[in-house]
Amino acid sequence: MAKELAKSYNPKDFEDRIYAAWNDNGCFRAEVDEKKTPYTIVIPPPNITGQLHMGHALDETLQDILIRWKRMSGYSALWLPGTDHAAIATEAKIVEAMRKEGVTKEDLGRDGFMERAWEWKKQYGGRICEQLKKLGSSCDWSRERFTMDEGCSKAVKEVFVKYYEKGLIYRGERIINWCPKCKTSLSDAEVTYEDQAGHFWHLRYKIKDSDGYLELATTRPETLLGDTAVAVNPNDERYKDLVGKMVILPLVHREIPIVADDYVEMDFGTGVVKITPAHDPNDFEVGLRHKLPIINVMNDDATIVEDYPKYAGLDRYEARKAIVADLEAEGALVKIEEYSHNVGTCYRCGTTVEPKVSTQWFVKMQPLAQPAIDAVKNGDTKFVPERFDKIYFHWLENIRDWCISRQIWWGHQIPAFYCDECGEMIVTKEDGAVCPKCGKPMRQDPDTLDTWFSSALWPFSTLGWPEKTADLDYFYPTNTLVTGYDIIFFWVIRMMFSGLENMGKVPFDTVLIHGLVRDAQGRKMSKSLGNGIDPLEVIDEYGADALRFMLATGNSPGNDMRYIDDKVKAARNFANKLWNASRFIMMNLPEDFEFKGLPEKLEIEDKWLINKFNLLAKEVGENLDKYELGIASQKIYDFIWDIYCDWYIELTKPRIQAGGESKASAQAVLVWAMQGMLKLLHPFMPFITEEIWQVLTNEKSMIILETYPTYDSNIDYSAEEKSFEKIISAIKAVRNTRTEMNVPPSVKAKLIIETDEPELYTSCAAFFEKLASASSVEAGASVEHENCANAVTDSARIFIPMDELVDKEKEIARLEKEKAKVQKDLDFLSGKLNNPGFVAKAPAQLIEAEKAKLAKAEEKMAKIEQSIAAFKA
RNA sequence: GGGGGUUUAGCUCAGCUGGGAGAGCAUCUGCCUUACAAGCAGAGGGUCACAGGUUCGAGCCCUGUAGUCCCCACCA
Repeated sequence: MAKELAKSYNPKDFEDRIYAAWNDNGCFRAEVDEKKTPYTIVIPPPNITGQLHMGHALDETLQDILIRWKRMSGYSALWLPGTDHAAIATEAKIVEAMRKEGVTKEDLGRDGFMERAWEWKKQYGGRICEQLKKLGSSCDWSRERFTMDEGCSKAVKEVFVKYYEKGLIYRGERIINWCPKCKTSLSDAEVTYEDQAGHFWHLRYKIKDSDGYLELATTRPETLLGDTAVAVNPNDERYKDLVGKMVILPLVHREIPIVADDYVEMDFGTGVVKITPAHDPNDFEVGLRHKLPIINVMNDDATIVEDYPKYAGLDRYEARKAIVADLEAEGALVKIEEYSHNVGTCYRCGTTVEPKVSTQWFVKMQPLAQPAIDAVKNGDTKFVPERFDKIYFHWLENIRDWCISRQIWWGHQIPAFYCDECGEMIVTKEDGAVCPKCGKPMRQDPDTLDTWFSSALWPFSTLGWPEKTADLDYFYPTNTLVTGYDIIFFWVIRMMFSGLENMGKVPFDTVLIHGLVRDAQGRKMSKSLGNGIDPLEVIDEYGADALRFMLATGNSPGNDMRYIDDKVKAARNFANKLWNASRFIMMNLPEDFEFKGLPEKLEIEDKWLINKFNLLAKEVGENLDKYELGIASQKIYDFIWDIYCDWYIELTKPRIQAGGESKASAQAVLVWAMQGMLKLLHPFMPFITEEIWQVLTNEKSMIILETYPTYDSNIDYSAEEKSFEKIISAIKAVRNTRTEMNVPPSVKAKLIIETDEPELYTSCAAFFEKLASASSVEAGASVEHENCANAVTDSARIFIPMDELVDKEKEIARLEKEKAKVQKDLDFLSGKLNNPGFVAKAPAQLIEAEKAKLAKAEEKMAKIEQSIAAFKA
């Protein structure tokens, strides 16, 4: 029993059913198939915060469009699926789950915890996969991998050990960014700087063995406890004699040296800087150069250490207040200025980071960065749009070593082992290492790896690396990475150098960068503002197709876009239009209709449509090749709505009413074009196109498995297309004239057409009757016309007998207006063609086109003048 | 302090390697024409931020200016 299309478009009625059908029939499967070209997209599903947001929806939509298009074009197309890449975000969920179950990390122990956490993670990951399915994601979920799974853990260890053995990973004491709330180190990329209002405290330190003071300014007076020097510029005449002397640190009354260092800028502040190597990255560097001691004054939670009993346990900001008060009491505070400065904050929790000296693991970036730079310079990998390569180069050229150890307890544990007996340290892939020196069991480093360390391996770890798998061989290097510009540093760059280092090849050839989805006011969608829009709610209201179409249309790569409800509504209306057009062609089809290709005998309007469709397929293919998804979708939209619905369907109505052979051929062309349009549109609007396809083809096939239309060089009806355009402009001209005369469509009128091609016009009489309210059509090389309104095109004068409705003066005025317009054209075109520079230098093709335009304008002008003269006579 | 984006119709934005400015929404007019009022047919509306330059020709390329947004950067 064949299905029928519901009377009204309601995506909820079929989206779930269709998704299930695709899934059950294995339509998403990508296999190693030597007969096909692989096409691989790298983009993991979003993190596991449990909530799909608009940014994910955009990622997913663009990538799914590409996948579906390639798959329909005969590629073996794979989306590397999986879940992870934001372990930290997961952490919150895990903590929540632990609380619910009343377990603590200590109850479970690390291993037990990891096992449990993994379960939770899969659970939350699974939830987001369900959400993605609502969007029509054609991911082969059966291949889904978690970066925490065995295979990926193996890859992580493999890489870590390899890097360590090559000297690319080292462990050392450095100053790193520390989040006192997350209690973990952060990489440079994880720190966001923001301008904060603060103060500038001017302090004076007494110079030893002198009555003098040295005045300096600081934004962080509490770090004074850890000062181990005061620095001035070596060229600063004011302080030249003081270098080498000592000053007395207020409050703690420690003697610290005055050192000279280029880092200090003479004209900023007083030209004197207090040096706190333990709590400022620059001061740390200065400290290294001058071999200054490092005095840590803060605990992991940014409270003051016990060494300073008066402030011990106070939070850094509390301590600041207390210390400022004490400085004032001691007379060391000179003045306080308002000051706004850049403060580093944790990109996850927003807490101000605290620079901290500690032992961490680092990846040496210099040797890894160069091949990654070269790969983009060579064009092995290219950014779309291109401008993002500048950002990429800049980052890589100024890269610093990557701090990869994290003190959170969730993630891949660092495969380094310590012997508590003899102090030996080894790095190994094996679990449960035994000390090679003293044979005692070793303790694994409790730190975990930066989540981006494992994510960086995604393009090959998900394909089975380090094993030599058929998948890896076939699908790597992958083709396209789709992602937002906000994670170029986090992820793209790290995949690049990791791929080059471990696989010897770039991980992907193209990086398609998109912008952010902002709210209607152009603000970033964020939880704190509460302006986020839930894609699932949008899908619920308008359907997944509408959301996808909106996300793909009307925005260009790399640029931000706004989420505007009206835009989704417009996309939904488009879907509705397509739905109704399908209903129209199907309601007229005979029960036993079977599409057997285009009919032998084609009418001129059929050829017009077929030619236009052929060109559309060509252009869409070209646009998709260039990742111009928005332009491609716009062209399909225009064709379906304007060409197919507003013109072609209307043109077929007389034939359908007439019945017989003409009806049958019209229906065949209608179905042919509809099938083509559905296929072209399918990547953008997968659900509705599949639903209509199923009904149209009596469920004989699935559109997802059809072949994407391309340009057919055997079709060339450009002559017929051109001819028929004349009819269209004539219809438009008549409509225009009638509207200007306020003639309602119900009032029919005869059309008398003066033209060189009377047969063309008379053969199209039915169209004038249907679309231009004509009662009858008469055409000839010269015709009788009395009391007629005039409609003029470049190939015809059309007279509409209106008797008393025709006002001679008004007709003349209207024609004069038209004449002025054409005159402008004539001036422009002849001006151009009379310009010797243009004729000499412009391409011949263009000159011919301009000449043709001029000829048409001249034709039209002559006809208008004739009409005006007739009225004036 | 560097770098980049952006500035086009009332609003939100397209505009492919330079060849007479486009869409959606909004506005105005007329239509329930048997697929669709989530629609149909018409209409109005733009010195393409500003100033120079290159070119036969510039929204598009070059230089500068201004507004706006973002990224990067160790000025205490």
